[in-house]
Amino acid sequence: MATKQALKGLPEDADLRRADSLAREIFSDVANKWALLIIEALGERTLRFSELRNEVEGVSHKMLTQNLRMLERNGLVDREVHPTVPPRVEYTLTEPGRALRTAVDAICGWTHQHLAHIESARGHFDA
Amino acid sequence: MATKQALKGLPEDADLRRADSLAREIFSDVANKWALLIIEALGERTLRFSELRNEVEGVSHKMLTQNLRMLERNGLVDREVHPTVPPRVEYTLTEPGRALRTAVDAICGWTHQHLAHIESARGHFDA
DNA sequence: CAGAATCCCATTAGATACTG
DNA sequence: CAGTATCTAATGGGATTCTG
Repeated sequence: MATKQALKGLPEDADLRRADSLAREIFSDVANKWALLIIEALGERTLRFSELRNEVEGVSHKMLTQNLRMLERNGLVDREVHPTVPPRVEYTLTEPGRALRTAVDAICGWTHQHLAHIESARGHFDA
Repeated sequence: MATKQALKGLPEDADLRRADSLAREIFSDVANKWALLIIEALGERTLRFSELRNEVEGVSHKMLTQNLRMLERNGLVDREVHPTVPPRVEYTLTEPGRALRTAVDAICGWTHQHLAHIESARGHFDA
């Protein structure tokens, strides 16, 4: 421990930087359109892959799988496979996922609240 | 008004669909990494272009300009140009911008709160 | 039905150079 | 300093095909 200090600063500094870069990585994962829309669509419900595909308008098969894998990897959604035929796979938000969802809800709410303001701002800007 | 109803449904339906697609458009604009990081960086402060570039780690000159224009267009940031030489341009969140910022803060807070959980989820998933 | 893999085109974003 | 324009490399994302 003490050996590093002279050359590289306190160990805690390194830990903080590591935590920051991790936080940033997670933020980048999560702060994208499809991920947030999927989280919003799931809400408190459990949905199958095909149901999610219907709920999240405009998402492609590929983007849905990719983002679901990423969310699963980060522990935001739980993926339950029922080994039936045909297969049935269900997705549910985990506790951290639901916690994040409240923030996403806030963004959605914000969007609808400011529709008028934004529309007029656009009109003004585009002129 | 009444003429459309038979063929296209109630006018309110059309209005609702329009509002929804607008909301979706705004959401897509805003729900991206750089836009959210810029909003978070601005916070309550007023920052110059070059200061923002330093605050938002890793953002390129181009991405910063593009996103600032987009945020300005949507009325989330105010852009003030001081016609001096060299030029000085300052960016500030508008009221709607600040409102959205609280939601972004929530996401940032969430990220840091769940660092450990996510890191372990990743470890588990990657195995 | 869920999803992995491939192909391929469109968009994105970085680097660089130029302007007021 | 702030911003635009251009070029290019990389990535994203859709369509399609194939498997359990």
